Amino acid sequence: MPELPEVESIRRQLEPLVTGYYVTEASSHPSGKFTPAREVVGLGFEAISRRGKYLLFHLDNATEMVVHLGMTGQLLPVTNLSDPYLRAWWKFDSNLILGYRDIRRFGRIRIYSPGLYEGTLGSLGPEPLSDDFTVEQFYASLKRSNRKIKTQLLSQRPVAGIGNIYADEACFKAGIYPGVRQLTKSQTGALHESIRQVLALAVENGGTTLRDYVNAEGKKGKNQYYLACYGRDGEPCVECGEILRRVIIDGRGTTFCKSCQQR
DNA sequence: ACTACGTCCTGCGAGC
DNA sequence: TGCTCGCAGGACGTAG
Repeated sequence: MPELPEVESIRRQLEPLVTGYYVTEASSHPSGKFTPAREVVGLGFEAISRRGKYLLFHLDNATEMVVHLGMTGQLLPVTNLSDPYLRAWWKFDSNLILGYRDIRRFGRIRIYSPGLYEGTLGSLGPEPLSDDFTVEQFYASLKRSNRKIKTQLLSQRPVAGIGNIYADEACFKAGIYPGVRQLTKSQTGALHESIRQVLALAVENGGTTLRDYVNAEGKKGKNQYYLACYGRDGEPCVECGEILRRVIIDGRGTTFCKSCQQR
């Protein structure tokens, strides 16, 4: 599932391929989730930025095409336009065809006017790897809610870009049980630090590939070899040797060490 | 306003 | 071997 490190890896590879070029032709799956992809024909791509798990393609008419990859979304150059999972594609004047593949169709493509980030993009928490993400505001944000800490992380409100993999990794590294509802200041500091470390490492490793994720070159990430917790249920904890357990927290699979992550 | 839960999707793996 | 069934989960809609 593409989270911040995966989306950032794609952004870095895609930017030199499409910036400075304009779209000569585009197509999409009939679902309203993807039809906005067709609206950018004739427009130039000026830059690609990222906000949380969203990719923002800056267009030369001052709007932005915002792409969320959902669970199984992929953005990469394609040649086979009859690929059954190709949900949208854009042909550029360079002749490159950028494809959006998405097996489960959980992703979305929208056109936004900058400054008018209605809804989700506007209420997104700070970027975890920027200076905007401070322990003080993180503590204040978490304190405002009584939901389980993992559920809060997945909500994108206290901080942006975290999904199921890195939520489990960060909680493990901070020694915090993901089902706890309130954190002390010291626990918040530890979680703040672990979020940054876990995400920075994953970006460095080009993202985590457990199933569908590939970067814009169609290649897998390497961070799956560095996961300490997620997907390791039944295996021994790297810290204490305890067998990691998997439970369901608010409907999401959650792996943790019952010895290192106290309630 | 907050919280909890159902929904969308489809490939895959477990179980019979 | 071949089938059915439930699981995986990000964001959003709805209900309480």
